[in-house]
Amino acid sequence: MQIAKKYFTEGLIQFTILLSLIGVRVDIDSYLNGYYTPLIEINLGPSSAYIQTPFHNLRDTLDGYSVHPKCPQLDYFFASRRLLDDVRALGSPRFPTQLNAWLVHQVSATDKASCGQPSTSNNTDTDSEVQSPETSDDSEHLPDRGPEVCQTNLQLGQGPCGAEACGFAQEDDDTRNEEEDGPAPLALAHSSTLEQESLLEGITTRYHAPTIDIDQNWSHLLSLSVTDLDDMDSLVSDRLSDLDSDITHAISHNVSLRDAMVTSAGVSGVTSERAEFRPATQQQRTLLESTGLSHSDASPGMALGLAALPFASVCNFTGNVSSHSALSGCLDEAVFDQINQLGLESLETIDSQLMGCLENIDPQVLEDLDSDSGLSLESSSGGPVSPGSSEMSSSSSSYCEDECGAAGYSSEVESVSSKGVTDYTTMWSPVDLSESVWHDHSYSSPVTFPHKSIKEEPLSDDERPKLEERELSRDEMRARAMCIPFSVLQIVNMPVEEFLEVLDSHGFSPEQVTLLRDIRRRGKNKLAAQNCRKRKLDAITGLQEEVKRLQAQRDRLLREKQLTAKTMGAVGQQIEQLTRDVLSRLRDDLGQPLSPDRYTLQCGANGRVVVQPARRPTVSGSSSNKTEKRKKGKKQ
DNA sequence: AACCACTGTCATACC
DNA sequence: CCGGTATGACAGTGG
Repeated sequence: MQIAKKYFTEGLIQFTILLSLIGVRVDIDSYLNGYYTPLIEINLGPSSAYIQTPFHNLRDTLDGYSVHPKCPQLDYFFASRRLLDDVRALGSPRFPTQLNAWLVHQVSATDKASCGQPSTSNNTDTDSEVQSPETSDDSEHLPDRGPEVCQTNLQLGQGPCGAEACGFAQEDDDTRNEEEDGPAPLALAHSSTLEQESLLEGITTRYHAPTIDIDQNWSHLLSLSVTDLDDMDSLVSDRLSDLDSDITHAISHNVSLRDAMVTSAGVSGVTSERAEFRPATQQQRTLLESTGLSHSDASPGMALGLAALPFASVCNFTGNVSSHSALSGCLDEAVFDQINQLGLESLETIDSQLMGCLENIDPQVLEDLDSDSGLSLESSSGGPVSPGSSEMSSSSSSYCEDECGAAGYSSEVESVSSKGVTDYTTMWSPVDLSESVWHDHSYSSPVTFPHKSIKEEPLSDDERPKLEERELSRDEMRARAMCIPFSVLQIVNMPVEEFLEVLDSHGFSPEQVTLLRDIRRRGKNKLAAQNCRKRKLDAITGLQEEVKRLQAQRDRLLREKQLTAKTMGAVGQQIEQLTRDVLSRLRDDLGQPLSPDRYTLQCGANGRVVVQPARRPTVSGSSSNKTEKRKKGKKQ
């Protein structure tokens, strides 16, 4: 996913360059800043080395600004800024890069033919993304999915998308309003020339009625782009002329920079990566061959590759589900959160056809979309704890423990424990466990029953318990095997009096009693260990902070010392100068000015200044006498 | 494969 | 003495 995002941004920049060719200035920087500035602020927090905020918790904050410092999007952000700087440093766009961006639209346009409804569908980006894997081999789903996808893409090209795409600075509220109001007039903030305006007018025109201006502008663009490519010009020109109508369609709805990014994602992903598994359409292959954009030749920034494919798919899905246009849903600030939510809430309402499309996507790819962490989707309620954050660490870990069955701190645990004896089946309901977060590595390992080692009996796939059962803790499985009608939670958290009463009243066998006591002891000790580690981390953190504080204090004191020494030196020189000035104005008995070498000024306690003979000549004289005496003594 | 972080568990000391 | 807590040490697991 990180790779997809990185390439996504690179594609964005490339398309910006492309737009710059035709005079359209796209302030991509503001877009990135608007999206990522909160990241910087968040990143000012504690050391990320100690942060492991559950990523899936943050995905629900669709405002898009709750991204953790450790989130890989930070790297993505810096990469974006780096690329932008590089682009700016270039001064003028590089044509190979522009060609890459152009090819994105070309391929997407060609896919429209495979959609089967050339007159009603304007964009086939999703087609290329979803269908191309099976366009040649699996034509069975194609008729079903094609119209649907095309309809989805129909939403892609309409008003809200374009409006939002052209006004990146607009806030989400504005975007929503536009979406509610339907297609809104485009307000391109950064266009300046008449050519741009005319072009944009053509862009805003629906795909049903592409204007000639668009063709002219794009032809101009093509002439600019292709002329500098000595080895591609003729081939590309031919292909582009053949696909002129498709290009027009692509232009009509791909004016949005965000849309273009999605388009590039899907298309390149299909053509460069998916082609390995499923033959691409003939048109795609032809285009790739003609432009030299083969899988091996594609630049990293262009070839979003396989990782980008599901991203675009997600965009299309979200766009189909919600009232939002797919395009705005793809590329506004919330899109990145939606990416992280692939397969979650929105997928529940996806129609069967799109679900079919989703199922045909490589599961591994979909897994990459889930999260950058290794946690499963169910782990959204909890995750790796943050040692630096005491509250989070305690809460998350305790929650895990609650669900894992060991023990917990929360009130929920207490309420459960207070229930006392409950129904056996309800206590061992796998539902609770399936919803839990499993960070217990040892518990998730193959179950060990009493007196049997884990490694002694490796379970085969058939013998392996169900997922829920397999995720039971070892103590839970032991208790289950011993037919103990209490959960580990209850055993650990019930008061000791109640625990003793249970031991007495239920007629447990000695083995059961031993197991109950062990479960209780282990559960208690597990909590104690967690607390201990938490305290240890807190202590370490506190000590580190104290070290920093003391270092800062030491530096401050050193600076003060240096400043004081400097001030003292200046004051001493000033006093010496004043003394010489005063002595020069005074006269001795002979009417001669007082020599600073023989006299000095002393300030008394009462504030009176008294002239005193300097000790220095005397001391120096005595010392010199002493040295002379020593010399004499040595000579003698 | 080595390393690291996290976690559960055990042993032990202490309250 | 018992139950619980605190903590070092060890091992397992996964990134």
